[in-house]
Amino acid sequence: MRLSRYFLPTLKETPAEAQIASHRLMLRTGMVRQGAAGIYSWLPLGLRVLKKIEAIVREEQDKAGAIEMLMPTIQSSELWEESGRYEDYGKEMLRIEDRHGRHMLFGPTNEEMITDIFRREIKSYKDLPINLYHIQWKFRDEIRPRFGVMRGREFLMKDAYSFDLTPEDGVKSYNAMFVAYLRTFARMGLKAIPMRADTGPIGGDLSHEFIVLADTGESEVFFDKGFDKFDPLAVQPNFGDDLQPIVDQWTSLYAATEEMHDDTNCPVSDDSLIKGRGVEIGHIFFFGDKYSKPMGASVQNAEGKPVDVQMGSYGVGVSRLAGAIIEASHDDNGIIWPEAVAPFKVGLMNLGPKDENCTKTCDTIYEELQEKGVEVLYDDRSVGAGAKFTNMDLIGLPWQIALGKRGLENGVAELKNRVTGEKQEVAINDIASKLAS
RNA sequence: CGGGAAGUAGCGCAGCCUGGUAGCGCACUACACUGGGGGUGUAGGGGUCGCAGGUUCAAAUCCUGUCUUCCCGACCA
Repeated sequence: MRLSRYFLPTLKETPAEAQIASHRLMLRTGMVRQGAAGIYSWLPLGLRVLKKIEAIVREEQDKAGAIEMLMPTIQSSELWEESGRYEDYGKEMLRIEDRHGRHMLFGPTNEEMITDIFRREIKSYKDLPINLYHIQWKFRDEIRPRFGVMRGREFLMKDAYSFDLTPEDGVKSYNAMFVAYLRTFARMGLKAIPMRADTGPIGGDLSHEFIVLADTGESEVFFDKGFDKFDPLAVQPNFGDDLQPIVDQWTSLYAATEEMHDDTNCPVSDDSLIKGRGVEIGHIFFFGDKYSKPMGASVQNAEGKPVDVQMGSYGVGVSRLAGAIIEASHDDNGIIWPEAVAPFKVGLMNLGPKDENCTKTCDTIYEELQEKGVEVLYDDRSVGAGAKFTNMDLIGLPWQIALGKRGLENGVAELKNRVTGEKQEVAINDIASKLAS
């Protein structure tokens, strides 16, 4: 993408309403613009990141055996009256009336709808287990939206729903999501720690929140420093196997949010306890027949008897992750994107836009990178070199190529790593293939 | 919902107390210079001062109401 033809409205100054790093940087880099409190437009750069995050979530869900579908944003109130949550959900649910006076709502979650789909279509235990998910926009009319996309009212969420015949099988489905989540967040460069959680309005008795550490996190968290040694990506798990050992390993160490933590009763000694602030990026629940029973979602077992199915639900805050990743990875100059979610892998800067030779060489590098399938943002604008450097650091692409007359004379371009700040000279002819790997 | 703050050009702000020509920096447009860390100059364009009432000869400025946004708390992917 040529920057001169792109839509990337960056800001030199921080808008007054942005208080935390990720919000400031998302506005300054032109990733998002606010429409109303807690409601954002995703501009091209932000959308690219959102899609990258979404793709990783999707890949890991698919690997874990979940099946993607898509449910609507607008729902009828009928199902919610059936589950009893139409009243319970309170003002957080955005209620809408259509032209016929029918009560509709913008879905804050989809347990009711998926349960309805399930009960209509699935009648036999032979069709179990099944785990269905979608990635769809949700709306929760938060009392106080804040921190940009971290606590928006409209947000993109992946929510999966598992259905099993027995509680034991249900726990297996839960474990599969547990492991998939560990991998999902690790692939985005995040250190996420599963913590025992309150089940809140969703209900049930088995639940974990996945918390990523960030100074600006909303809640205080406490955990064993032993988590440092765990690496979710070390081994590729086989989702057909029993995953309980992996879950046991991750839940063997102490980890609690402030609501669950008790200083006087903490099993971990002070010197191995880490205190920090965290952002919740995923939450998984196993809640048995809480919805299947009132909504009549049952299958026939081998004896032909109806059995209420055992359900779990599993959420990832996709749009929130964009903010969380920035919180976890930035410096004074801007964002530092982990390569897996970077909007582009490489930023190419032409430092001599008036020089025909320099421009021609940059154009060639640009074309080579594209041919090799490397996502590149090419700053071909005729602005000063300083503006390009500063802008590129702000956007935070993992690799920067700078080529000006100076390098051109020696046949080299400068390659900078945004994470380490390390710069090296690379022969112009080699640079595209060096970045292609 | 309780407590606090703010709405003036795309962004950051001054002006308001003490009513009388709407301003500054950045951004934007044109031209020239410059070209390895948001460079320099010249000339420009852009604002019903959140909205609605009221007071007044006259309101960004005073009064009343209202909407919106942000921050702190109780709730949440």
